[in-house]
Amino acid sequence: MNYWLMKSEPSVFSIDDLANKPNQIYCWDGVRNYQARNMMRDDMKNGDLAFFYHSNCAEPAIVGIMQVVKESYPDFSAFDENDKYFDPKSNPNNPRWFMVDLKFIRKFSRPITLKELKIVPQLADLALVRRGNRLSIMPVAATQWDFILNLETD
DNA sequence: GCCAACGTTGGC
DNA sequence: GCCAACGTTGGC
Repeated sequence: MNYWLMKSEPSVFSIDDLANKPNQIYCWDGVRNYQARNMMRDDMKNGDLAFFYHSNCAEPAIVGIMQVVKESYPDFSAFDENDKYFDPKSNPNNPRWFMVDLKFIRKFSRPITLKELKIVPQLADLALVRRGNRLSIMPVAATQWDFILNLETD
């Protein structure tokens, strides 16, 4: 089992959008970064858990948990020229971009803020708090995962 | 293959 | 809105 962190701008898609339709399956389309793509395509497995992170907003924070329910397949939003994620260099015969499907697991009782994550020494190696990190998908070590979960009830 | 210009991300 | 830190593009 692997653990992940996935960013979303809450003004576009938030944890409440997830929580309001708890049984819906979501395809994580629109990833257009090779490192993030490679992790989704090669390493994300059914049953893996992912933190849902609010980025580019007033209070950047981890706000809940999702689970991978379908492993990688071509991101068809890249094929549709009317889609905002259209990429003419990707096509069904040779797809460049991939996505996974996810479902809602739970919303945290409180946001675990970036500010809070930055000050704990145990998370110094978490990619999220490393300088200049802009990856929209990143791995989380099991020890980091457990530590962050414990922060929720501190 | 180098690298300047440009575009994007995302915290603040 | 600012800007640092990237990633991408394209001329050479």
